[in-house]
Amino acid sequence: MNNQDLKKVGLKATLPRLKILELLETVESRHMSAEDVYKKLLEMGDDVGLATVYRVLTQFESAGLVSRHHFDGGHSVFELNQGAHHDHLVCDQCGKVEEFLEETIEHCQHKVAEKFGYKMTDHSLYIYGICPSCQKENKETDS
Amino acid sequence: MNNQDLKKVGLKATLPRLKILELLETVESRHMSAEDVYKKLLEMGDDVGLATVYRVLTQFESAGLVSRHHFDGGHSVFELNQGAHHDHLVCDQCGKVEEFLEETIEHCQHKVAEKFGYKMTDHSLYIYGICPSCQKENKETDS
DNA sequence: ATACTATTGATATTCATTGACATCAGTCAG
DNA sequence: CTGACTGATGTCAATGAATATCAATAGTAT
Repeated sequence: MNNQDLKKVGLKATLPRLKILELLETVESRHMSAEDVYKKLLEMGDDVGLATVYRVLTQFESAGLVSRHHFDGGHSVFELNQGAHHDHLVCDQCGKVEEFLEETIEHCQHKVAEKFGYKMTDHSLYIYGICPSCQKENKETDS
Repeated sequence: MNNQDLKKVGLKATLPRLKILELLETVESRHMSAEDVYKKLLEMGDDVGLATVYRVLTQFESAGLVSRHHFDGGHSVFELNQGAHHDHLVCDQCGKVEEFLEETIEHCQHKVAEKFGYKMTDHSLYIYGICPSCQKENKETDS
C-alpha cells in the first residue's frame, strides 16, 4: 500500500524508501534522527547508505509524509505525520519526547500572528524540562 | 559598567568579552549568529578568534546574559537578555524576527509541563509566517 | 526484455561548532 | 606599581551533522 502512497507524492517506490517508511511506522519511538534510522536499518540487516537516509527523509518532508523538528542541541529528528497536530515536551536529561495538544495555545498563536498581520505558515513549540523518572533518579543519586 | 556586570556573573572583564557585549548592545538586529558576531568584530577592526566568540557566547548564555535560539534551518542565533521574556515571530521570506509576549500561552505551557509531571527548565515557541510587507510585495509581483 | 532516468551507495566535502594547548592578559597580594 | 598566579585567548586541528559528487544500479513504462 505504501507503494501507492509513494507514487502518489511523486516518488518512485524503491526499496530504501519503503524500508524507511516501514521503519517509521513500526518503531516504538516516534522521533528519530537520520542517524537513528540509519543504525536501525543496519541492525535489521537492510543495507542502505547514510546519504540515502538523509535524502529520503528530506524528500519525505517535502512530500509532507514526515515532519522535521529541531530540538535544542543540534541534530534534527523526524516524525511520521499521522494523527493530529501536536507540540512537544522534551526531557533535557534522557531526551524522551512526549506529545501534547493544547487548544488554548494553538488558538493564541493564531491570534498573535493575526495581531502582527502575519500570514501564519507554521509554528513550533517545545517545552524542555526534566521528566518525572529523571527527577526521581536525580534524587536517588544526590546523597 | 559592563565591567561590573561581567564580574558579577563570575567572568573576568576581558577585552573580547567586553567587545562582544558592547556589540550585542549596540547592533541594530538583536538576533545574531556566532559567525555574524565574529564578522562584525573583524569589520570593526577588533581582532578576536572565532573560537572565542563561540566560547564567550556560550558562557554568556550560562550566565543568563544572552539566550540562544535555534530557528529552523541550522545554526543558532544569540540575543541579549534585556527586558522581559518573549517569544518569536519569524518571517519565512525576509527572515525578519519580531518579539511578542502572550501571558496566556506562557501560563498554558506551565500547566502542560505540570500535567506531565515535568520540571520545566525552558521552552521555545516560534511562529513562522509571511510578514505584512512581504505579503504586499508578493501581491505586487504576482500578476 | 529493453532502454531511459531517477535513485542509490560510497566517499569526499562543507559548514558550524568544539577541543587542545601554548601564549597572553586580568586580577589581586604585597 | 610590580610580579605571579590563573583563567582567558588565539591558532589550528578535530568533530559531527548534513550535503554534494558521481559511477553503478534499480524502477518504470514501452
